[in-house]
Amino acid sequence: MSTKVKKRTLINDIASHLEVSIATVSLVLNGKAKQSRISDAVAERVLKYVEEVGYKPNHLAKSLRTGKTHVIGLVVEDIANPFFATVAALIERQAFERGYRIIYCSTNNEPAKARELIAMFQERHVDGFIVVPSEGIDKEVSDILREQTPIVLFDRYLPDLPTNYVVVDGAQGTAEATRHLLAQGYTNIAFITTDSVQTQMEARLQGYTQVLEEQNLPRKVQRVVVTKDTEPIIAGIQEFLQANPEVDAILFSTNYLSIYGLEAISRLGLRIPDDLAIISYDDHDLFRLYTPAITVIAQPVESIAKNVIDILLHELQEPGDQATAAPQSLVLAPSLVIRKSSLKTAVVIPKPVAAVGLG
Amino acid sequence: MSTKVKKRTLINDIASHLEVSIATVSLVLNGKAKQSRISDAVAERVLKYVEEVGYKPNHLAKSLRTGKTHVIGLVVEDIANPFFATVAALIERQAFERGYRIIYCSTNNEPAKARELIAMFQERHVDGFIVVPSEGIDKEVSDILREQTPIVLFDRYLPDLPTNYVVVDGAQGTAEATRHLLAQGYTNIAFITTDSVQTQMEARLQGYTQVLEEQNLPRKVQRVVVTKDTEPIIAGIQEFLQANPEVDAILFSTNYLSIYGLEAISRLGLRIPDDLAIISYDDHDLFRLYTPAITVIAQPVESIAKNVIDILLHELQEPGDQATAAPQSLVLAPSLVIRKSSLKTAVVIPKPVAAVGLG
DNA sequence: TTGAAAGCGCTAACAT
DNA sequence: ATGTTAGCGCTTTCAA
Repeated sequence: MSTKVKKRTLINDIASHLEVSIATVSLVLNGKAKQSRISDAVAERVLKYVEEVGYKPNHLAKSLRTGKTHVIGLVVEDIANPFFATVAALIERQAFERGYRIIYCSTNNEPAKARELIAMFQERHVDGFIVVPSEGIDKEVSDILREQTPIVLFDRYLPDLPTNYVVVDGAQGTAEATRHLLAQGYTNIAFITTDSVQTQMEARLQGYTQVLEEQNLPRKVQRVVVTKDTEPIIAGIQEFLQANPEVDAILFSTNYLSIYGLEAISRLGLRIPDDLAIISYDDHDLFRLYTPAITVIAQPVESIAKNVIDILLHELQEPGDQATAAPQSLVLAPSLVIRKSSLKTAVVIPKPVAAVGLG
Repeated sequence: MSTKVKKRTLINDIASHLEVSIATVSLVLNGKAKQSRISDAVAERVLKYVEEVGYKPNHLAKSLRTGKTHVIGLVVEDIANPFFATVAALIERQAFERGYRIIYCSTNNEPAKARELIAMFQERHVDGFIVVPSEGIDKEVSDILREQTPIVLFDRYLPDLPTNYVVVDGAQGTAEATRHLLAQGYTNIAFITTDSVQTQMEARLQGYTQVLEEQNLPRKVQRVVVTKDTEPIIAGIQEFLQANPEVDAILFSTNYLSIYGLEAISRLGLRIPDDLAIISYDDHDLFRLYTPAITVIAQPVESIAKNVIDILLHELQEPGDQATAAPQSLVLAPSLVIRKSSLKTAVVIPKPVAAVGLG
């Protein structure tokens, strides 16, 4: 009666067509032919026929049986943020090559969302986690740890939990940026950051603070409350600038704050770097192309991705008990990419030969 | 001997603790208590205990049994492209609210990658597909259609296949942009596009061509080969500009081309809009914040996302045979957001009161 | 009203 | 060397 359209081939079909048992087929397909001493002839016949009919095992059944899904859950703060998008893409590619799939989701730094996503990933039985932890999810992470599911954090870590993590030395980055500004002759350097007190933000703040303390120079830290509505953020930065006219340079602690900052600066009609020098944490298309181009503290995205996935896959493939092994923690170095927004004397770049006369 | 740490609660545990059958528990949990005439008292006891122990059914087992995963596969061109990232995020949110999860992947417009991803999603038994089709995947899409798995395309469609799709009227967008440039007094308008001949690109080209034809004005279309290496793209645009000094305005067919274009223009030291007016397809942080701000043809991202997910969920929940129903196709209107990059006479925007004297 | 039991498609221990 | 079979955890029909 019903018009059955799908008729996937099953392992059963293969076995009966070939007149062997399904165990033989399964063994061959899982590369265990040799160790089960299945004859090469049979193995080859199986492989050939499987290829011929395009048989694909049902992953659901396989996973249900083995308890392994070969899926990794990736929880980032915001996949639309180019930093996270880049790292995610790199991680995905490497995982794919090694037979793992990634499913990713953004928390928007909301602990509730983060908890929900972790729960969802657990329900989906991911084999491992890669997490950019938002505040207040210590409990969920420690649950994962207790269940001995492999996990690697990146960008920041949870100081109270013995997890693997890969982070960047934010303090070193901001310290270097601050020294660069001082060397350029800026003396009133402000630091604009978020209201987060997570490790990566505190480190970035600390690098700035320490250098200025050493020089006995004034610090000026502005913490901006990050809301969904961007207008108050921009307005807040504008107000800060107006209230502190002596400030001659600003270090932004993260890429999106810099973007809001550029908007605020543009609205106030201030010129970069003449009125105000700018350095941002994180690189971005916008910063490269902005006029003037923005100096940034760039994070080593390839290295972050590579190390994260290496650590995770190692645990995934390691039969040993993870709980007993010491967690791995890695601190990578950022690099300062100097562009025009932080140079006191504008550098004159020679025009290309024969500038075209358009218009 | 072994230290078993995980001990998930199973439906069995619930049933035996409550001294009811597992069928009863299952029925209650799936909201079929009423229709199976299970007593309210029992139903309530089940729900209460389930809540208490935090029982979560094993999705793998459930899916294996029901054949439904409640997962939708989303295949986009490039998740790092703000246009796709935004639409994906909106789709994800709406799907989530309705009990579906999204797994997404980027094809980078490589047919092989697209095929691989579709295969992977099929292996994972997604309930439905949302796809931004790259060229050459007609076969895969028609396979999906034949298996009667619901699918919705967006951004572009495959003219030969009767699928649901949601696209934007690119021709209308570029026509309006072209007219705007003409109204501003630009007469030598070039169109820079990719080497793609897919529907969305051809439509954008056509809007431009038609308006200029009507006015008997010269067309100048430059097709840029998009490669992974960005340098040749930028250089190509530079060469085009140098070879065509009479061009006084450019329409870019997509956001990333505009970004390369801005780089080329900046290298040549040309001024926008005095030497060259610029309009981009797609909005972007960069375009809003660039000096001067870039006029864009903006796509209605919210509407795209909403319609895509509505059509898909409708099919997912509709018991009827999809193959017989006519596919839905939707063409939405873009909007021209006029900024300074396309205005012949620079508009003077009054500075905010009391511009601060910094530095 | 509720319970027993038959699978969903696969793997792997145990037979042969 | 290969076949038999007992589950993985759940849903759902059918019987009681």
